[in-house]
Amino acid sequence: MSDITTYREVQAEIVRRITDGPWGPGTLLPGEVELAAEFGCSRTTINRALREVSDLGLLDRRRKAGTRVRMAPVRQARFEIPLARAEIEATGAAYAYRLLQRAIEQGPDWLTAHMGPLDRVLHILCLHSADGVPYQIEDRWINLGALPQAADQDFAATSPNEWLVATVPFSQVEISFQAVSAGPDEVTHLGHSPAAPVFRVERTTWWQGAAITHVRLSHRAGYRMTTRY
Amino acid sequence: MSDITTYREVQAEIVRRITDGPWGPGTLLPGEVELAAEFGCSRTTINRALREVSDLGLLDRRRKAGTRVRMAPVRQARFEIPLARAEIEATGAAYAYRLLQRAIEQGPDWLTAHMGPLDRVLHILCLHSADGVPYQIEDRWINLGALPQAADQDFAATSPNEWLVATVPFSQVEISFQAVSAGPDEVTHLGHSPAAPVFRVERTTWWQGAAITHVRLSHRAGYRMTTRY
DNA sequence: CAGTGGTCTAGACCACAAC
DNA sequence: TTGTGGTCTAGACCACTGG
Repeated sequence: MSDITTYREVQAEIVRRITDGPWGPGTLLPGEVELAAEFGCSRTTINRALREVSDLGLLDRRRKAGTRVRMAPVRQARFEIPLARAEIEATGAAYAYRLLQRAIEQGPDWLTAHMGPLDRVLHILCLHSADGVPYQIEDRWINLGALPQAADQDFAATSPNEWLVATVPFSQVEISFQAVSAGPDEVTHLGHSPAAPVFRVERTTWWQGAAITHVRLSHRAGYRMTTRY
Repeated sequence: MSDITTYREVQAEIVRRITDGPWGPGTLLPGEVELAAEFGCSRTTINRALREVSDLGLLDRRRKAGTRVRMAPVRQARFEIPLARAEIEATGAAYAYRLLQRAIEQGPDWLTAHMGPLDRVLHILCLHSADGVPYQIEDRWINLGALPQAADQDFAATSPNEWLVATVPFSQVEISFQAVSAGPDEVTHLGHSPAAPVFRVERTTWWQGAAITHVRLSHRAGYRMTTRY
């Protein structure tokens, strides 16, 4: 009974015991009731502390089996994916948007492979700039079967990214990052030299089982995506 | 009073009202007490539901000010950063590790700029392979001032990454992703052609205010880091 | 089948910040 | 100053799952 009563204090003590204390990898922790007695607080408090430490990736909790210290902690990082406008304006630079291309197409094969069967697709190519310097290319496909009202937007002044954020909810998202060589679009519009490394983010969004949109964001040279925690 | 009693049901209803219902961006939500009365559940349940929706990035909660729908939802993604071994073995391939270089050095300037003042630094270069094919280069610096016992490890059989995961806790981490051109190490050890795009992860770890280690992970060609949520 | 975590409740006090 | 979310409590029932 040590009168550690807030869930944050409990949390800190749990983490301490795991990281440099007696609870090495694989240890089975005492049950919640027992810990509540030890710390002199309610089971609810212990539960919240353990739940959050579990969310951090340090613990594995299962009914009946109990709470166990993970053999290898799951290392995870959380990134905020900002709108280009917000990212640019946050640096104090002037944001500009330009539509490069807009067409209604059949989805190419690689896209249907990714999004599922598609009929008509709105294909948009546009550019985000910071103080006049090209910053990011947005290459986007919108499934008109799932989102017909997109066809009425001309996207001359507003980027599809912003319009979609304001218009469409999302139930599932897949994001991937990779390094690729600059292609014709990056050379022409971002000013990359051919075959320069490009940081590319791809995101596909589903709503109620239907694929809504897929986007490729190609970043300016030297771009870094960073997070701390 | 609608007898939505579990926090998950409340959560789903809240999200529904935000995404395609009456609670557009900027809306001030009713207080927790009022919502509890409406849903016919306890305030605790409402609180948990709102807290989690807030963690999703859809709500902004402040004491006295109340709960408000964010104007632009914060889009965030969570990535698991796996050990190379786990990542490779998960594909069914045979994992192999090879130490390429091990030396005690003065920290280069860019490193001290990043980690703070350094005295002696253990510098390790090693390679992770899948079925004999180079998969990832680990280029690591360990601050011997903060972690002297690292000097006793030869890292001939175990990668510094795995040793550190098992040995060192961390209090703060910075991770960044970027695309770079292949350098001599990537050409020699990963088999990249010169100037090929390389996906690079950099991670710096602190413990109790002291920088412990910094690592650059360079991935094989075509590598993607993906997450769904 | 029994033990563990998962969750809900009703009530209470507190801390912060907007007014 | 005062309203709002933040948190704790004691107790209860439930759901999952390991033995």
